[in-house]
Amino acid sequence: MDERLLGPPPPGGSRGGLGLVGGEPGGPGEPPGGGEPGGGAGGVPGGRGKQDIGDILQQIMTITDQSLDEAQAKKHALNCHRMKPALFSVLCEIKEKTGLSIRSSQEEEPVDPQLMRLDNMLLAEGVAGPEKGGGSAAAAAAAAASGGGVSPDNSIEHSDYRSKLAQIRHIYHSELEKYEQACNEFTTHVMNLLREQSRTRPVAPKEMERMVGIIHRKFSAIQMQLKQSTCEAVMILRSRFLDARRKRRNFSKQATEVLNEYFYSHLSNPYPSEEAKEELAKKCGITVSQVSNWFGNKRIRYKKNIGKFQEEANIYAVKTAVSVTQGGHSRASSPTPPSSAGSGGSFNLSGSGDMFLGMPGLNGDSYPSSQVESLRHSMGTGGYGDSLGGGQMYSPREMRANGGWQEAVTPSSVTSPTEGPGSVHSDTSN
DNA sequence: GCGCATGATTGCCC
DNA sequence: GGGCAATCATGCGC
Repeated sequence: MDERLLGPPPPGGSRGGLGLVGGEPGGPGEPPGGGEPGGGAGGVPGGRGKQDIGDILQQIMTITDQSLDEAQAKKHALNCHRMKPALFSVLCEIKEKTGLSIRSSQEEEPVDPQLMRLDNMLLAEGVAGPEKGGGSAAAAAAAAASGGGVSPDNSIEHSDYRSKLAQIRHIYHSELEKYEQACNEFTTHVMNLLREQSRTRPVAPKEMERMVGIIHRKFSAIQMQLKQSTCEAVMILRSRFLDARRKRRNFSKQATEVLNEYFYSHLSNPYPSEEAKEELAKKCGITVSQVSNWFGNKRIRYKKNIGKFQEEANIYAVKTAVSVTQGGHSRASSPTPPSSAGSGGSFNLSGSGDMFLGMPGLNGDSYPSSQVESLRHSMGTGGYGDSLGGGQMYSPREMRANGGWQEAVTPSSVTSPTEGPGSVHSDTSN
Protein backbone atom coordinates (compact mmCIF):
# COMPACT_ATOMS: atom_id res chain seq x y z
CA MET A 1 0.00 0.00 0.00
CA ASP A 2 1.22 3.43 -0.86
CA GLU A 3 2.63 5.07 2.17
CA ARG A 4 1.30 8.40 0.94
CA LEU A 5 -2.21 7.13 1.13
CA LEU A 6 -2.14 7.43 4.80
CA GLY A 7 -2.99 10.68 6.32
CA PRO A 8 -1.08 12.27 9.10
CA PRO A 9 -0.26 9.78 11.74
CA PRO A 10 -3.26 9.30 13.91
CA PRO A 11 -2.74 10.85 17.22
CA GLY A 12 -1.45 8.38 19.61
CA GLY A 13 -1.14 5.71 16.97
CA SER A 14 1.53 4.53 14.61
CA ARG A 15 0.99 4.55 10.89
CA GLY A 16 2.31 1.32 9.77
CA GLY A 17 -0.25 0.36 7.20
CA LEU A 18 -1.49 -3.12 6.96
CA GLY A 19 1.91 -4.44 7.61
CA LEU A 20 1.71 -2.95 11.05
CA VAL A 21 -1.57 -4.41 11.99
CA GLY A 22 -1.37 -5.02 15.60
CA GLY A 23 0.71 -1.95 16.13
CA GLU A 24 4.21 -1.56 17.31
CA PRO A 25 4.77 -2.73 20.77
CA GLY A 26 5.15 0.16 23.00
CA GLY A 27 4.18 2.65 20.32
CA PRO A 28 3.06 6.07 21.38
CA GLY A 29 -0.56 5.26 21.01
CA GLU A 30 -0.43 1.87 22.45
CA PRO A 31 -1.80 1.18 25.82
CA PRO A 32 0.98 0.30 28.11
CA GLY A 33 1.80 -3.26 27.58
CA GLY A 34 -0.81 -3.45 24.82
CA GLY A 35 1.58 -4.83 22.26
CA GLU A 36 0.97 -8.36 21.50
CA PRO A 37 3.94 -10.59 21.21
CA GLY A 38 4.19 -11.92 17.78
CA GLY A 39 2.00 -9.15 16.42
CA GLY A 40 2.80 -7.70 13.02
CA ALA A 41 1.89 -8.29 9.49
CA GLY A 42 -0.38 -11.16 9.42
CA GLY A 43 0.56 -11.79 12.95
CA VAL A 44 -2.83 -11.17 14.37
CA PRO A 45 -4.43 -14.32 15.35
CA GLY A 46 -7.57 -14.50 13.30
CA GLY A 47 -10.16 -14.79 16.05
CA ARG A 48 -8.70 -12.22 18.36
CA GLY A 49 -8.07 -9.65 15.57
CA LYS A 50 -11.55 -9.96 14.17
CA GLN A 51 -13.02 -9.61 17.57
CA ASP A 52 -10.94 -6.51 18.27
CA ILE A 53 -11.96 -4.84 15.00
CA GLY A 54 -15.53 -5.83 15.64
CA ASP A 55 -15.27 -4.22 19.05
CA ILE A 56 -13.91 -1.03 17.62
CA LEU A 57 -16.56 -0.82 14.94
CA GLN A 58 -19.24 -1.54 17.50
CA GLN A 59 -17.95 1.22 19.71
CA ILE A 60 -17.80 3.64 16.79
CA MET A 61 -21.36 2.81 15.85
CA THR A 62 -22.63 3.42 19.34
CA ILE A 63 -20.55 6.45 20.17
CA THR A 64 -23.18 8.84 18.93
CA ASP A 65 -25.69 7.45 21.38
CA GLN A 66 -23.59 8.37 24.28
CA SER A 67 -23.25 11.59 26.16
CA LEU A 68 -20.51 14.01 25.27
CA ASP A 69 -18.34 13.06 28.18
CA GLU A 70 -18.82 9.39 27.59
CA ALA A 71 -18.12 9.83 23.92
CA GLN A 72 -15.01 11.82 24.66
CA ALA A 73 -13.75 9.12 26.93
CA LYS A 74 -14.66 6.47 24.41
CA LYS A 75 -12.95 8.42 21.69
CA HIS A 76 -9.78 8.54 23.68
CA ALA A 77 -10.02 4.87 24.36
CA LEU A 78 -10.54 4.18 20.69
CA ASN A 79 -7.60 6.29 19.72
CA CYS A 80 -5.50 4.30 22.08
CA HIS A 81 -6.86 0.99 20.97
CA ARG A 82 -4.19 -1.36 19.80
CA MET A 83 -6.13 -2.22 16.64
CA LYS A 84 -6.82 1.34 15.65
CA PRO A 85 -3.83 1.77 13.29
CA ALA A 86 -4.77 -1.41 11.46
CA LEU A 87 -8.35 -0.31 11.04
CA PHE A 88 -7.17 3.12 9.97
CA SER A 89 -5.01 1.54 7.28
CA VAL A 90 -7.80 -0.64 6.01
CA LEU A 91 -10.13 2.32 5.79
CA CYS A 92 -7.44 4.23 3.92
CA GLU A 93 -7.11 1.39 1.47
CA ILE A 94 -10.85 1.18 0.90
CA LYS A 95 -11.08 4.91 0.43
CA GLU A 96 -8.23 4.84 -2.02
CA LYS A 97 -9.87 2.10 -4.06
CA THR A 98 -13.22 3.81 -4.19
CA GLY A 99 -11.54 7.11 -4.83
CA LEU A 100 -9.71 5.77 -7.87
CA SER A 101 -12.89 5.06 -9.73
CA ILE A 102 -14.19 8.52 -8.97
CA ARG A 103 -10.92 10.13 -9.86
CA SER A 104 -10.57 8.38 -13.15
CA SER A 105 -13.75 9.99 -14.28
CA GLN A 106 -12.97 13.39 -12.84
CA GLU A 107 -9.31 14.17 -13.11
CA GLU A 108 -8.68 13.29 -16.70
CA GLU A 109 -11.26 15.61 -18.11
CA PRO A 110 -9.93 17.45 -21.17
CA VAL A 111 -9.36 21.17 -21.23
CA ASP A 112 -12.65 22.88 -21.85
CA PRO A 113 -12.63 24.12 -25.48
CA GLN A 114 -14.96 26.91 -24.51
CA LEU A 115 -12.48 28.08 -21.89
CA MET A 116 -9.70 27.85 -24.45
CA ARG A 117 -11.66 29.99 -26.86
CA LEU A 118 -12.36 32.57 -24.18
CA ASP A 119 -8.71 32.62 -23.14
CA ASN A 120 -7.58 33.00 -26.73
CA MET A 121 -9.99 35.79 -27.38
CA LEU A 122 -9.04 37.67 -24.24
CA LEU A 123 -5.41 37.30 -25.18
CA ALA A 124 -6.05 38.47 -28.71
CA GLU A 125 -7.99 41.48 -27.49
CA GLY A 126 -5.23 42.36 -25.09
CA VAL A 127 -7.45 41.93 -22.04
CA ALA A 128 -5.72 38.88 -20.65
CA GLY A 129 -2.01 38.33 -20.74
CA PRO A 130 0.65 41.02 -20.67
CA GLU A 131 -0.31 44.61 -21.32
CA LYS A 132 0.18 45.39 -24.96
CA GLY A 133 -0.87 48.92 -25.52
CA GLY A 134 -4.37 48.54 -24.22
CA GLY A 135 -5.57 46.75 -27.30
CA SER A 136 -4.35 49.30 -29.77
CA ALA A 137 -3.63 46.48 -32.15
CA ALA A 138 -7.20 45.33 -31.78
CA ALA A 139 -8.43 48.85 -32.35
CA ALA A 140 -6.30 49.14 -35.43
CA ALA A 141 -7.55 45.80 -36.66
CA ALA A 142 -11.10 46.86 -36.04
CA ALA A 143 -10.52 50.07 -37.90
CA ALA A 144 -8.93 48.21 -40.77
CA ALA A 145 -11.76 45.72 -40.84
CA SER A 146 -14.30 48.48 -41.02
CA GLY A 147 -12.81 49.79 -44.24
CA GLY A 148 -14.12 53.07 -45.53
CA GLY A 149 -12.40 56.36 -45.79
CA VAL A 150 -9.66 57.87 -43.79
CA SER A 151 -11.17 59.72 -40.92
CA PRO A 152 -9.26 62.51 -39.25
CA ASP A 153 -10.69 61.57 -35.89
CA ASN A 154 -9.49 58.00 -36.14
CA SER A 155 -7.01 58.61 -33.38
CA ILE A 156 -9.74 59.96 -31.13
CA GLU A 157 -11.87 56.91 -31.70
CA HIS A 158 -8.89 54.65 -31.14
CA SER A 159 -8.01 56.33 -27.88
CA ASP A 160 -11.64 56.05 -26.84
CA TYR A 161 -11.63 52.38 -27.71
CA ARG A 162 -8.35 51.89 -25.92
CA SER A 163 -9.51 53.60 -22.76
CA LYS A 164 -12.69 51.54 -22.70
CA LEU A 165 -10.73 48.38 -23.28
CA ALA A 166 -8.34 49.37 -20.52
CA GLN A 167 -11.30 49.75 -18.20
CA ILE A 168 -12.52 46.28 -19.07
CA ARG A 169 -9.02 44.96 -18.60
CA HIS A 170 -8.74 46.60 -15.21
CA ILE A 171 -12.09 45.24 -14.03
CA TYR A 172 -11.26 41.79 -15.37
CA HIS A 173 -7.93 41.63 -13.57
CA SER A 174 -9.25 42.98 -10.29
CA GLU A 175 -12.12 40.48 -10.36
CA LEU A 176 -9.73 37.70 -11.29
CA GLU A 177 -7.52 38.65 -8.38
CA LYS A 178 -10.50 38.59 -6.05
CA TYR A 179 -11.49 35.15 -7.28
CA GLU A 180 -7.98 33.83 -6.85
CA GLN A 181 -7.75 35.26 -3.38
CA ALA A 182 -11.08 33.76 -2.45
CA CYS A 183 -10.05 30.46 -3.95
CA ASN A 184 -6.81 30.44 -1.97
CA GLU A 185 -8.58 31.35 1.23
CA PHE A 186 -11.20 28.71 0.72
CA THR A 187 -8.59 26.12 -0.15
CA THR A 188 -6.60 26.94 2.96
CA HIS A 189 -9.74 26.74 5.02
CA VAL A 190 -10.69 23.36 3.61
CA MET A 191 -7.16 22.09 4.06
CA ASN A 192 -7.22 23.13 7.67
CA LEU A 193 -10.54 21.41 8.13
CA LEU A 194 -9.23 18.25 6.53
CA ARG A 195 -6.13 18.33 8.68
CA GLU A 196 -8.35 18.74 11.67
CA GLN A 197 -10.52 15.87 10.54
CA SER A 198 -7.52 13.73 9.84
CA ARG A 199 -7.18 13.43 13.58
CA THR A 200 -10.39 11.47 13.74
CA ARG A 201 -10.68 9.90 10.29
CA PRO A 202 -8.29 8.79 7.65
CA VAL A 203 -7.56 11.59 5.23
CA ALA A 204 -5.01 10.72 2.59
CA PRO A 205 -2.84 13.45 1.06
CA LYS A 206 -4.26 12.50 -2.30
CA GLU A 207 -7.70 13.10 -0.98
CA MET A 208 -6.62 16.54 0.04
CA GLU A 209 -5.15 17.13 -3.40
CA ARG A 210 -8.36 15.95 -4.91
CA MET A 211 -10.32 18.30 -2.73
CA VAL A 212 -8.06 21.16 -3.74
CA GLY A 213 -8.63 20.17 -7.34
CA ILE A 214 -12.38 20.20 -6.88
CA ILE A 215 -12.24 23.62 -5.28
CA HIS A 216 -10.08 24.92 -8.09
CA ARG A 217 -12.45 23.50 -10.66
CA LYS A 218 -15.36 25.19 -8.98
CA PHE A 219 -13.55 28.49 -8.97
CA SER A 220 -12.50 27.90 -12.56
CA ALA A 221 -16.15 27.67 -13.47
CA ILE A 222 -16.72 31.00 -11.79
CA GLN A 223 -13.70 32.39 -13.59
CA MET A 224 -15.11 31.14 -16.84
CA GLN A 225 -18.24 33.15 -16.20
CA LEU A 226 -16.05 36.17 -15.58
CA LYS A 227 -14.18 35.51 -18.81
CA GLN A 228 -17.42 35.08 -20.67
CA SER A 229 -18.76 38.36 -19.35
CA THR A 230 -15.50 40.09 -20.22
CA CYS A 231 -15.61 38.67 -23.73
CA GLU A 232 -19.15 39.89 -24.13
CA ALA A 233 -18.14 43.34 -22.95
CA VAL A 234 -15.27 43.40 -25.42
CA MET A 235 -17.54 42.26 -28.22
CA ILE A 236 -20.06 44.97 -27.41
CA LEU A 237 -17.34 47.57 -27.26
CA ARG A 238 -15.92 46.34 -30.51
CA SER A 239 -19.24 46.30 -32.27
CA ARG A 240 -19.97 49.77 -31.01
CA PHE A 241 -16.61 50.88 -32.28
CA LEU A 242 -17.28 49.33 -35.64
CA ASP A 243 -20.77 50.77 -35.68
CA ALA A 244 -19.25 54.11 -35.00
CA ARG A 245 -16.97 53.57 -37.98
CA ARG A 246 -20.02 52.71 -40.05
CA LYS A 247 -21.77 55.84 -38.99
CA ARG A 248 -22.24 58.49 -41.61
CA ARG A 249 -19.32 60.79 -41.89
CA ASN A 250 -19.26 63.77 -44.14
CA PHE A 251 -16.56 63.45 -46.74
CA SER A 252 -13.63 65.75 -46.46
CA LYS A 253 -13.84 69.09 -48.20
CA GLN A 254 -11.18 68.02 -50.63
CA ALA A 255 -13.08 64.83 -51.46
CA THR A 256 -16.30 66.73 -52.03
CA GLU A 257 -14.44 69.18 -54.25
CA VAL A 258 -13.02 66.40 -56.37
CA LEU A 259 -16.43 64.77 -56.72
CA ASN A 260 -18.16 68.03 -57.48
CA GLU A 261 -15.56 68.97 -60.02
CA TYR A 262 -16.09 65.71 -61.78
CA PHE A 263 -19.84 66.02 -61.52
CA TYR A 264 -20.05 69.51 -62.93
CA SER A 265 -17.44 68.94 -65.57
CA HIS A 266 -19.47 65.91 -66.69
CA LEU A 267 -22.83 67.48 -66.12
CA SER A 268 -24.13 66.31 -69.45
CA ASN A 269 -23.45 62.79 -68.41
CA PRO A 270 -22.60 62.46 -64.73
CA TYR A 271 -22.20 58.71 -64.86
CA PRO A 272 -18.61 57.88 -64.17
CA SER A 273 -17.33 54.59 -65.47
CA GLU A 274 -16.01 51.96 -63.10
CA GLU A 275 -12.48 53.11 -63.81
CA ALA A 276 -13.42 56.72 -63.16
CA LYS A 277 -15.17 55.71 -59.95
CA GLU A 278 -12.12 53.84 -58.80
CA GLU A 279 -9.90 56.75 -59.58
CA LEU A 280 -12.23 59.14 -57.79
CA ALA A 281 -12.43 56.81 -54.84
CA LYS A 282 -8.68 56.67 -54.65
CA LYS A 283 -8.41 60.40 -54.96
CA CYS A 284 -11.00 61.06 -52.28
CA GLY A 285 -9.96 58.32 -49.90
CA ILE A 286 -13.38 56.70 -50.04
CA THR A 287 -14.75 53.48 -51.47
CA VAL A 288 -16.10 52.96 -54.95
CA SER A 289 -19.56 52.31 -53.55
CA GLN A 290 -19.36 55.59 -51.69
CA VAL A 291 -18.54 57.28 -54.96
CA SER A 292 -21.55 55.56 -56.51
CA ASN A 293 -23.73 56.67 -53.61
CA TRP A 294 -22.44 60.18 -53.89
CA PHE A 295 -23.20 60.39 -57.62
CA GLY A 296 -26.57 58.78 -57.11
CA ASN A 297 -27.52 61.28 -54.44
CA LYS A 298 -26.01 64.15 -56.37
CA ARG A 299 -27.87 63.38 -59.57
CA ILE A 300 -31.19 63.09 -57.80
CA ARG A 301 -30.73 66.16 -55.68
CA TYR A 302 -29.42 68.19 -58.53
CA LYS A 303 -32.31 67.15 -60.69
CA LYS A 304 -34.80 67.89 -57.92
CA ASN A 305 -33.53 71.33 -57.21
CA ILE A 306 -31.43 72.64 -60.03
CA GLY A 307 -31.83 76.19 -58.89
CA LYS A 308 -30.22 75.44 -55.61
CA PHE A 309 -27.17 73.98 -57.27
CA GLN A 310 -26.71 76.77 -59.77
CA GLU A 311 -24.28 78.67 -57.66
CA GLU A 312 -22.31 75.57 -56.99
CA ALA A 313 -22.30 74.78 -60.67
CA ASN A 314 -21.02 78.25 -61.38
CA ILE A 315 -18.24 77.95 -58.89
CA TYR A 316 -17.06 74.72 -60.39
CA ALA A 317 -17.47 76.12 -63.87
CA VAL A 318 -15.12 78.89 -62.90
CA LYS A 319 -12.75 76.43 -61.38
CA THR A 320 -12.85 74.36 -64.49
CA ALA A 321 -12.34 77.40 -66.62
CA VAL A 322 -9.37 78.48 -64.55
CA SER A 323 -7.81 75.11 -64.70
CA VAL A 324 -8.39 75.01 -68.42
CA THR A 325 -6.94 78.41 -69.09
CA GLN A 326 -3.99 77.58 -66.91
CA GLY A 327 -3.42 74.09 -68.05
CA GLY A 328 -4.62 74.30 -71.62
CA HIS A 329 -6.40 71.12 -72.55
CA SER A 330 -5.23 69.19 -69.59
CA ARG A 331 -7.55 68.64 -66.64
CA ALA A 332 -5.72 68.52 -63.42
CA SER A 333 -8.59 67.59 -61.18
CA SER A 334 -10.60 65.21 -63.25
CA PRO A 335 -9.62 61.60 -63.21
CA THR A 336 -10.82 61.09 -66.71
CA PRO A 337 -10.65 63.39 -69.68
CA PRO A 338 -13.35 65.99 -69.53
CA SER A 339 -16.47 65.34 -71.41
CA SER A 340 -17.12 68.95 -72.03
CA ALA A 341 -15.67 72.09 -70.64
CA GLY A 342 -12.09 72.76 -71.29
CA SER A 343 -11.74 70.53 -74.22
CA GLY A 344 -12.69 73.14 -76.73
CA GLY A 345 -11.20 76.47 -77.38
CA SER A 346 -14.03 77.91 -79.34
CA PHE A 347 -15.19 80.09 -76.47
CA ASN A 348 -13.83 81.76 -73.48
CA LEU A 349 -14.60 79.57 -70.53
CA SER A 350 -13.31 81.93 -67.95
CA GLY A 351 -15.54 84.55 -69.37
CA SER A 352 -18.41 82.17 -69.44
CA GLY A 353 -17.84 81.39 -65.83
CA ASP A 354 -18.11 85.01 -64.92
CA MET A 355 -21.15 85.34 -66.99
CA PHE A 356 -22.79 82.38 -65.34
CA LEU A 357 -22.18 83.88 -61.99
CA GLY A 358 -23.65 87.24 -62.80
CA MET A 359 -26.26 86.37 -65.33
CA PRO A 360 -29.82 87.18 -64.45
CA GLY A 361 -31.98 84.31 -65.35
CA LEU A 362 -34.82 82.02 -64.65
CA ASN A 363 -37.47 82.84 -62.08
CA GLY A 364 -36.19 86.29 -61.95
CA ASP A 365 -33.14 85.07 -60.10
CA SER A 366 -30.57 83.58 -62.26
CA TYR A 367 -30.23 80.76 -64.60
CA PRO A 368 -26.54 80.35 -64.85
CA SER A 369 -26.49 76.70 -63.88
CA SER A 370 -28.72 75.89 -66.73
CA GLN A 371 -26.29 77.71 -68.87
CA VAL A 372 -23.40 75.77 -67.51
CA GLU A 373 -25.28 72.61 -67.77
CA SER A 374 -26.60 73.16 -71.23
CA LEU A 375 -23.17 74.28 -72.17
CA ARG A 376 -21.90 70.93 -71.04
CA HIS A 377 -24.79 69.35 -72.70
CA SER A 378 -24.16 70.92 -76.03
CA MET A 379 -20.50 70.30 -75.77
CA GLY A 380 -20.90 66.75 -74.62
CA THR A 381 -23.47 65.76 -77.12
CA GLY A 382 -22.30 68.01 -79.85
CA GLY A 383 -18.98 68.43 -81.45
CA TYR A 384 -17.12 67.38 -78.32
CA GLY A 385 -18.55 63.95 -78.03
CA ASP A 386 -15.20 62.50 -78.89
CA SER A 387 -13.77 63.78 -75.67
CA LEU A 388 -16.18 61.74 -73.60
CA GLY A 389 -13.85 58.89 -73.75
CA GLY A 390 -16.09 56.84 -75.95
CA GLY A 391 -17.09 53.68 -74.19
CA GLN A 392 -15.65 54.87 -70.97
CA MET A 393 -18.43 57.27 -70.28
CA TYR A 394 -21.31 55.93 -72.24
CA SER A 395 -22.84 52.57 -71.90
CA PRO A 396 -26.13 51.65 -73.52
CA ARG A 397 -27.77 51.97 -70.17
CA GLU A 398 -26.05 55.20 -69.46
CA MET A 399 -27.24 56.45 -72.80
CA ARG A 400 -30.74 55.73 -71.67
CA ALA A 401 -30.11 57.26 -68.33
CA ASN A 402 -28.36 60.08 -69.98
CA GLY A 403 -31.39 60.78 -72.05
CA GLY A 404 -33.51 60.96 -68.96
CA TRP A 405 -30.87 63.01 -67.25
CA GLN A 406 -30.72 65.53 -70.07
CA GLU A 407 -34.45 65.86 -70.18
CA ALA A 408 -34.60 66.43 -66.52
CA VAL A 409 -31.77 68.82 -66.09
CA THR A 410 -32.08 71.00 -69.13
CA PRO A 411 -35.40 72.73 -68.76
CA SER A 412 -33.94 76.10 -68.04
CA SER A 413 -31.79 76.06 -71.07
CA VAL A 414 -34.63 75.11 -73.33
CA THR A 415 -36.84 77.72 -71.77
CA SER A 416 -34.21 80.30 -71.69
CA PRO A 417 -35.73 83.75 -71.60
CA THR A 418 -33.48 84.78 -74.38
CA GLU A 419 -33.79 81.74 -76.55
CA GLY A 420 -36.42 79.44 -77.78
CA PRO A 421 -37.17 75.99 -76.48
CA GLY A 422 -34.68 73.36 -77.37
CA SER A 423 -32.02 75.86 -78.02
CA VAL A 424 -28.59 74.77 -77.04
CA HIS A 425 -27.05 77.71 -78.72
CA SER A 426 -27.59 79.85 -75.74
CA ASP A 427 -24.83 77.90 -74.07
CA THR A 428 -22.39 78.25 -76.83
CA SER A 429 -23.38 81.77 -77.44
CA ASN A 430 -22.32 82.46 -73.90
C1' DG B 1 -33.14 72.35 -30.10
C1' DC B 2 -34.20 72.95 -34.86
C1' DG B 3 -33.69 72.75 -39.64
C1' DC B 4 -30.97 71.79 -43.38
C1' DA B 5 -27.24 69.04 -45.59
C1' DT B 6 -25.65 64.76 -46.70
C1' DG B 7 -24.11 59.84 -46.67
C1' DA B 8 -26.32 55.40 -46.48
C1' DT B 9 -30.06 52.13 -47.12
C1' DT B 10 -33.94 50.05 -49.28
C1' DG B 11 -37.26 48.77 -52.74
C1' DC B 12 -38.30 48.97 -57.27
C1' DC B 13 -37.50 49.19 -62.28
C1' DC B 14 -35.21 48.20 -66.49
C1' DG C 1 -26.31 44.96 -61.76
C1' DG C 2 -26.83 49.87 -62.08
C1' DG C 3 -29.76 53.66 -61.45
C1' DC C 4 -33.73 56.10 -59.46
C1' DA C 5 -36.58 57.63 -55.79
C1' DA C 6 -37.91 57.64 -51.15
C1' DT C 7 -36.42 57.43 -46.76
C1' DC C 8 -33.53 57.11 -42.71
C1' DA C 9 -30.02 58.67 -39.69
C1' DT C 10 -26.52 61.55 -38.54
C1' DG C 11 -23.60 65.82 -38.85
C1' DC C 12 -23.47 70.54 -38.47
C1' DG C 13 -24.44 75.46 -38.33
C1' DC C 14 -27.53 78.65 -36.27
